[in-house]
Amino acid sequence: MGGVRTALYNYLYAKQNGGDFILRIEDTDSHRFVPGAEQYIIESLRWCGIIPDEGVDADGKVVEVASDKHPHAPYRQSQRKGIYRKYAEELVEKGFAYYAFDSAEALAEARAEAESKGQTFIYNYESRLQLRNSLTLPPEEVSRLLEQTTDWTVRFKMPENETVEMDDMIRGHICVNTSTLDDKVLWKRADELPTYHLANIVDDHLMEITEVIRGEEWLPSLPLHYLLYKAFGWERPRFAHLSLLLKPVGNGKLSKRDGDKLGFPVFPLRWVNPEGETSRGYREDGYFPEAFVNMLAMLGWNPGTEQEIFSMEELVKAFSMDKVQKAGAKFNPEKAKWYNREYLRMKSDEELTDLFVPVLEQNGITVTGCFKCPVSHDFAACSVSKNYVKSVVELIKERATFVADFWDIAWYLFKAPAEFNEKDTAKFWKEENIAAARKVTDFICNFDGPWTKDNIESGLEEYIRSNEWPMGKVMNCIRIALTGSGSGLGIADIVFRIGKEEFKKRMEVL
RNA sequence: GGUGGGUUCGUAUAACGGUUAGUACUCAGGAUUUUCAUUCCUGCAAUAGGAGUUCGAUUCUCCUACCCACUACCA
Repeated sequence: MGGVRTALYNYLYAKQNGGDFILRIEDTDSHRFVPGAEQYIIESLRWCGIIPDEGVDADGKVVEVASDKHPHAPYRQSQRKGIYRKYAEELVEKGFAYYAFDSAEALAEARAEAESKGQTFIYNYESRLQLRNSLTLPPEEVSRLLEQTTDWTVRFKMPENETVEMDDMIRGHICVNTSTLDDKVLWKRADELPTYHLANIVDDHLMEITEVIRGEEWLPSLPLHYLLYKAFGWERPRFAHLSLLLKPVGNGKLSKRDGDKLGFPVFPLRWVNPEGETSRGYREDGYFPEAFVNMLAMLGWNPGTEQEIFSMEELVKAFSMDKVQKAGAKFNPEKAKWYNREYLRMKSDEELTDLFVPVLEQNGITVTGCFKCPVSHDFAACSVSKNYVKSVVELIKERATFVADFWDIAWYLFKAPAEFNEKDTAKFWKEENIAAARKVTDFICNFDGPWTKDNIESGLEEYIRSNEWPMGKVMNCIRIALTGSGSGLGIADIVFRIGKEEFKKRMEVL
């Protein structure tokens, strides 16, 4: 969710300013490769309607949606492997970086030692002169190690006691003293891959990125990125650091576990990790992508007006970086549902009908015909016409949050109840009510006016009142016979749809 | 521990330094209804604490508290 929101804000900003939204895959950590993850990201963005102008397609090809060309390909950093080394070396030559030969074990040891003394080991201006690197080793030793060993790295030489003045589009002016920062690894000889910091700066420069909108977790490395742009002598993009999405209860950022625990998805699409663990997705839970995107947009941003429902086009127009909230936003699953309800109501009955048909079929109901065919049903054969489904959808769409709710709300408009709620029958199936209900059955079966819901409703009411029967009790007595339960849709709505014959049949239980 | 960021009803948020601090979700109550739901109405509920600047501070400054992130040859 957090990743989608970040992508969304990038997309909105780019589109609003006539820019291109570029999808670059930052896969420089060979140890953390997750099969399927890249494709998952692309599919998720596509489902949300966040379509890159340039980037990697699901099958690994370059996408050319809006751009005629793809001047920045390839878009996967693992495929750009060859280009980073010379930039790392350029920094060494200019004196902004150096070669470090410390083994992972030696560094781990140094860390453990510092920790045992209650301190923190930090590779910086103080410690670097006690470590094995091109600043401390004789030049011939350095060239020998460079050629004959493969576990060295290039580290940035973080200056001592300098103030880096930075600007963030959301947070304004920020300054940091470089003495508190460390000598970050920029490039690793072992796999000949850069780390995030180098790859990001080099690629953003090469790809002509003008705005970097990313998560707050990157704010602490912003000074390093500023310094890198300066070292290369490149114009830097503008930066915006988005606050994190927080879990609904308690403190801390939203994590996969929260969704499992509290019963809502944290992934846009269902995700099955390589260990076979499944995380539910908004798509599979029945959310509309427009609702999901709208909800996400409003988490940490507001339009400055009271409008809450926005299409993607409206978001592109209304979005503005200075309305983005600085503080982290706690995610509220209830509001997500509210958004889906709103979008469900905005959908046409035809569209909802088409979405409902598969659900009906899963429940053993056959749907026949088209929207031009007449309304019909054959309950014995578990078959109904499409327009019958539509008339049900019209009736119940206001009561549902998801299309899947339709079945729970109105299943008895497709088949007769097989069980009757015990509590409700005990309460309403009393002799006097049943006697009245039987009379009502006769009344309906002999009903000869035009068969409309309104006629049935008023006829029914008039008939019951004129006999001075208790309206609620008689109605519920009938409702249980029709639906199996004492609560649900209006009797006239049900009777109108299922028809005289089915009505009579269901009333036989009384 | 260090560095950086943050703090308005339970949640998301609004408020040129001047408002009875608004709205939405949730929740509670009521109206409508043949039940349930919908709809409508009403209500509950907040400027973290303390100094300072100012005629006046949610808004500006400082301190404290709390929360978050970072502190990897991860992104």
